[in-house]
Amino acid sequence: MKEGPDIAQLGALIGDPARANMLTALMAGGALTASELAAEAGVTIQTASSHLKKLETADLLIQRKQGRHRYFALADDDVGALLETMMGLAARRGLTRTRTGPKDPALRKARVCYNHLAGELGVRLYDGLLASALLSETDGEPVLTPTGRERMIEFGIDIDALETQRRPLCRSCLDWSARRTHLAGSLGQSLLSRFEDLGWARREPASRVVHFTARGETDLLVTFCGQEPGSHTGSGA
Amino acid sequence: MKEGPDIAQLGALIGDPARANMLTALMAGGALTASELAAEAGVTIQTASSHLKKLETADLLIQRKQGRHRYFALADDDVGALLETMMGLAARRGLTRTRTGPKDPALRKARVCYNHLAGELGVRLYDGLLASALLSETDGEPVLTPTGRERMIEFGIDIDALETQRRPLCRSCLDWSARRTHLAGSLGQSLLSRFEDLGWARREPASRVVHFTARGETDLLVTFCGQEPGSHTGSGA
DNA sequence: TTCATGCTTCGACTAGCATCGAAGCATGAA
DNA sequence: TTCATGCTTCGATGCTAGTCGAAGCATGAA
Repeated sequence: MKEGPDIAQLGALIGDPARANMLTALMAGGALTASELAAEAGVTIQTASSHLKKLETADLLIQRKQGRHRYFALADDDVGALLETMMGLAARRGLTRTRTGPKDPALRKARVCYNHLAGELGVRLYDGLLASALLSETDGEPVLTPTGRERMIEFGIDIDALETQRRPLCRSCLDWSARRTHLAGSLGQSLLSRFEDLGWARREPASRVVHFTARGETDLLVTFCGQEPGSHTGSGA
Repeated sequence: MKEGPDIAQLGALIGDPARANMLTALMAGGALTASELAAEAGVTIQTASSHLKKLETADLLIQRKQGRHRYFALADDDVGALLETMMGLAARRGLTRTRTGPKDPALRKARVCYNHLAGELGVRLYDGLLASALLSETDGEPVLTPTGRERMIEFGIDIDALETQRRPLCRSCLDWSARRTHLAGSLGQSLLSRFEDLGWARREPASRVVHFTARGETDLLVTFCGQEPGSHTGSGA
């Protein structure tokens, strides 16, 4: 017997690691280009194109052409709901043993997601902002608190300028680890730029890796995550 | 990148046609043996054993040993819920094009499911019993009506004896087509036996095919499905 | 036009996995 | 014990599908 009932097709579509990575990357709700999804999935752009075609044919994704980019997004909430159901069930079982995300340690530590900081440091930053009440979550969406607003301005972020944009200031973005979030939105983007301007971090060309200097990492943790200065990195702040 | 997030494993498990067939067969809620599941999936028993091991390792199925049989069932309601979600989504998309179930026409027409009649004739019988109000559905479970009870006794079924058993008299069983049901339970079993005793049908050895004679098929449809005698089969009843 | 970018299509390669035959193991019956 | 049944494990085969290189196509910029 070769052909099976419809759930087999659906399962097979989600069952490929590359496609599953793309789908989880899109669970944040935003639309991503084919290139970005390829990077998220860790495959070349040709391979990604093939996968995206299949997902679109099955009506799991929709495509929106914009200039020379093609943005992909989940077709509707049903797809997102199914993915959440599957993630919940998989998490409740022992199925979380295989390492998720990039195998490259540098990629796991800090990388660019779209235009903002992701990876372990991205998650720690987000958690730190929450813990120090610079950010609060209402209805699962991150909101900058008045204190947070002041601190961001002190840090050199032009919040007023960002708020005039149509883009949301804060947005949460589901990380590779798939159960942790990091900060996206225009604030997320500006923070990463600011880290680079301050010399804390440097983006590796033609890659998604973000290299933090030892000093930069310490400063980041001290500034936003309430860590005491003079920790293991040695070069005290 | 070879390993993906957990939903990929889950999807891949459900994504194989043989495994998907087994899971849908178990959605009726009952427990089936490895051999029965192999027949449902249309694979040999060795292949089925391999699949069952994987499903059990992933905690999608549980195994209960009983004598020299091993009964398999869905691990819990979460698994069933996920399968239903997937079936719903798959049905809403165009994903229902591939033929479900056995490719063998004889198997599609009439076969043994566990111990009762399945296939097209099984579904027609169930629909006919409902249409002639011999059976009614309350909360999705079939119940024999008083009229139905009389007719079954007339037909030669010892309803009183069946009712003393612990087994339920009527149960619905999800068919291959996965969106139609047929009659299981002790009544379903007794009806199949009675069909054989009357010479209407004959079970093919070492197979799940049930051969109905032309006369037997007509009699079945006339008796329970309200069909007029003297239809296309020629040998009028 | 010419060039650059973003994506798709084609073709070939390869890895993984489903599949089944044969043998092995366990349970129950005689 | 011996035999039969139900299922698992091992080994080998074959096929599907994911993958990437290279070329083709479309859009936008200069």
